[in-house]
Amino acid sequence: MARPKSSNPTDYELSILKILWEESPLSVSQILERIEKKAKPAYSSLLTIVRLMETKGYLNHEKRGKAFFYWPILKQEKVSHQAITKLVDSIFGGNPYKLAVNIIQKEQLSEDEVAELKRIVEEL
Amino acid sequence: MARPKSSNPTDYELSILKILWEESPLSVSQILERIEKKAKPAYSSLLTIVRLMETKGYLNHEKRGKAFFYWPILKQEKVSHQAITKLVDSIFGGNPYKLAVNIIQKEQLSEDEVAELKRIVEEL
DNA sequence: TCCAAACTATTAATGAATTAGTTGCAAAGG
DNA sequence: CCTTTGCAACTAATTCATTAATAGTTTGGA
Repeated sequence: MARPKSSNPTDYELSILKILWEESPLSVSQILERIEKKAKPAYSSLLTIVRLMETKGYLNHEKRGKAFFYWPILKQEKVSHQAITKLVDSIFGGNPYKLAVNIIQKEQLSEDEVAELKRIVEEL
Repeated sequence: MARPKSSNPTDYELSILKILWEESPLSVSQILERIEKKAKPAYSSLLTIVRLMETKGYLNHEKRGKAFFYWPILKQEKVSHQAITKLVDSIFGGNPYKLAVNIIQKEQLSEDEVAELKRIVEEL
């Protein structure tokens, strides 16, 4: 009767995962430091999110000194694959090829990138 | 103090847009007919969504006979570009090239698609 | 004209996501 | 010891997305 629980991390959760993929384990204070000034939430807000993420199985923690230190369980590769699948299913009729073509044709790629792409495609 | 309004269509809204991109204008009943049996909501639920989508500027309507007929204002190209940008920004460090490579390497593409891709890349 | 079918409008409820104030506890330092 | 301080836990409020029942209105046919 309400919005369904999303099986993937939300945008906010993703931004926190990104920080932890780069560097972990981190305490809540340390994560807060790494959030850009503009978007910095209250400490307690971040804590709520982080604890929720742990109940969802995205994170794990362990006590070090007086603080809890968190690290990601969810792998970046899995999240990116799911995100691509979702995008492809919802807009590109389930065909990843169409998305690839769209990016190559519509997004601005540098000459170096095009050259590299050429090499990668050749190897398939 | 709460979640920010999303500037893009939600998943549900996107599924309705997809139907209208294929064929429009359609009445609410007609949209309902085109939603797969499993996910079919109550008429009034769909109506609520559709009316909300109009207030968000995604749709427009006009009266024909006794029903309102809706069509999409939001273009598919715009939505797909925004979706790609969002995915790239959140996971691929803002670089579309990385997403393209990821798709080509990690998603299963057929031989025909690879051949076609080769041709497209050559032309850049 | 009047009725029934087909629609639209109104209203409400639920749960997820997000935000943050406040409280309580435990360790560190004097 | 006692106080300060840093952090976790608890609590609560707000907004969006989604769902749907019900009431009201329009239209087209008998």
